[in-house]
Amino acid sequence: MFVNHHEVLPLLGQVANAVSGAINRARPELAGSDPVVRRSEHSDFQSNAALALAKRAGVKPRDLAAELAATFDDGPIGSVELSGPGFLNITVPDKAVWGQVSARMAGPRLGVGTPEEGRRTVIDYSAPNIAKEMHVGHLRTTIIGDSLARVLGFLGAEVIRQNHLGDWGTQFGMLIQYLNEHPEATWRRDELSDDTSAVSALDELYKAARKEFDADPAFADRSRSRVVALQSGDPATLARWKEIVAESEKAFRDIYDRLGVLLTPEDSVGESFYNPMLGDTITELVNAGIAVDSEDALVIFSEEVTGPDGDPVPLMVRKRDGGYGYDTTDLATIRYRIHDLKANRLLYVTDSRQALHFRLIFEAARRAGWLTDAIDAEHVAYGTVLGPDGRPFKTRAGGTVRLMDLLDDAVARARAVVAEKNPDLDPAALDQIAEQAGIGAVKYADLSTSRVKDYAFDVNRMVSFTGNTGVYLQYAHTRIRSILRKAGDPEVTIDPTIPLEPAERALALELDAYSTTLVEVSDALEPHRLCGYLYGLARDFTTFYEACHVLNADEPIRGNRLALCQLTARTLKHGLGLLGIAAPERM
RNA sequence: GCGCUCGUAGCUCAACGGAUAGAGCACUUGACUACGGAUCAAGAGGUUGCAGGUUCGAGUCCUGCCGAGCGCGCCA
Repeated sequence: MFVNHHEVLPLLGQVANAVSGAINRARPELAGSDPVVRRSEHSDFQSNAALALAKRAGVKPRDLAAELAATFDDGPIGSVELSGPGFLNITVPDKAVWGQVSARMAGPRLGVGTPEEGRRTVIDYSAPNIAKEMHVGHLRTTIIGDSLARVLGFLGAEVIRQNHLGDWGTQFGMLIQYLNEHPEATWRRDELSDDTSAVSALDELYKAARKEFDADPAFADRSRSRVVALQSGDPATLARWKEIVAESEKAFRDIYDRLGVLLTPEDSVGESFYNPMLGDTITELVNAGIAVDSEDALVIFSEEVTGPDGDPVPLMVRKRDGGYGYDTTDLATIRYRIHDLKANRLLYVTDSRQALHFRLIFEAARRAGWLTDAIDAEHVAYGTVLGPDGRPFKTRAGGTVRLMDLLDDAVARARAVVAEKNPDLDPAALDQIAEQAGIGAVKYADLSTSRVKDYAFDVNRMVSFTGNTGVYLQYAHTRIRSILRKAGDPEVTIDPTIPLEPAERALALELDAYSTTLVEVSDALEPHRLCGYLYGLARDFTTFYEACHVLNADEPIRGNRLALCQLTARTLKHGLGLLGIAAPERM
């Protein structure tokens, strides 16, 4: 049954309830079966329930369909037609369609409810490394994770964002030692020019340190001692490390601000945060007999997965040298998120190559009794960003693509495209729009393909005004806004007695499906479904726009059409917002 | 060796197990003095990698092949 948490129940849900009611009355023994209601090309909706249930009912599908059709009570259903082997083609009355439109217009939430209410969801995403430049590899996790945080949050989930910074490790010993020995090095943001970031400077210094480490055994020794000092909490070393973390976070924030993601400093919970918990975590795993000694290290052997030699694949809980790696941290992390954060859903938005790692972590957490059936843990995996050659995206020189450079490039292309389209824009407005369009283009391109697949980064296609692009949707929004402005942005009221033109009906039904789409996104954790929906909505609007003139129409038709314009504009803007993309008034 | 993911129009991508597999780009032919040319209408383009199976029904689920990418102890 479609009950629950919908502020405005979509027609699809109302029809589903009606079909369920018919099933209950006609065949009580089949009560509770899926009514199998879908949008349809042949009518407003179709139910395939008769096909699915005929065998259990012991009758021919067509006969069962006829039986159901005769059993509908008064509801949202206007007419029912039997078609093909047993499809029910269901049409809803115009009045009901208008009713949905005005109900959705009435509230700020577009009639979308909060089905995720009561669910506490931890989303782990972005996770750049301290003292390292953010690069193309951080693009997808940051964008996808942020969109999911927005969608789930809007649907009522209590979202806890976790930016699992790479802020710990032996490399910091080397870097700190080098900085101590080279006080003349500039790397703090205040000391740098605007086009250089702290992480960029630190990245260079780290390379220099690495070089010295390899060349000078004395420096290597001092670096190792510095690691020990850091890990044992030596105040001066710790202070320097904290400074590096803080400066790096400034650089990350510059990127986050530009990308328009929700992450804040409070969301930063890096690897170092779990250091004090590693001991207890390990003790618990050892006492439970899950973590065992192997070749002087402490490991957890998988009971499900084997490696190249046919032996079980291990998680490395404690290295032979007594150190801890990311396996240990991730075990402490999942334990913390379950026990302390009390999450009932855990999402890890990382590269699909880490699939095995998370499988092992989840398995271990289950064996340890932390991860129960009441908790949903999911690796939200995504594919690689490819260059034009079909290989992982690199600079022409073969280096890593800095995220800032990639964004600069996209904004520059967007600026050219927008300037050509609208030469009258003043420079300040052009700057702002180019930024919104360029960033939006990158984000939309990333979000609009199914996330498990690799995709090719093609700036020219991203910033195109045609096709399934962010720019197209932003433009669609501005065009509708233009109509509404011209009408004086009136308060509109709908006259539900006016019959719907086919293009109006198609548009209105699509608008009504917004909440259904969002629920799909939150279930499948696939933002590209929202992209596909918005694109379809924009196309439905185009068809409507061609077929039904708005401003020249007579009242009350004009008012009804303005209402469709208004709800379309709001839905587009809202949907883009959930993708983290701006919807400017003009372009 | 084992495992995971992917394979759909020339290209980039869609399609909760549902009717004739859809869009965009590119291509062909037409149309338009309206709300910002966001063009619009028609056409062409497919054995959904191959072969079996489950099902009333399979691009979708299962099995086996083929091809591509990735992963499998002390890096995250």
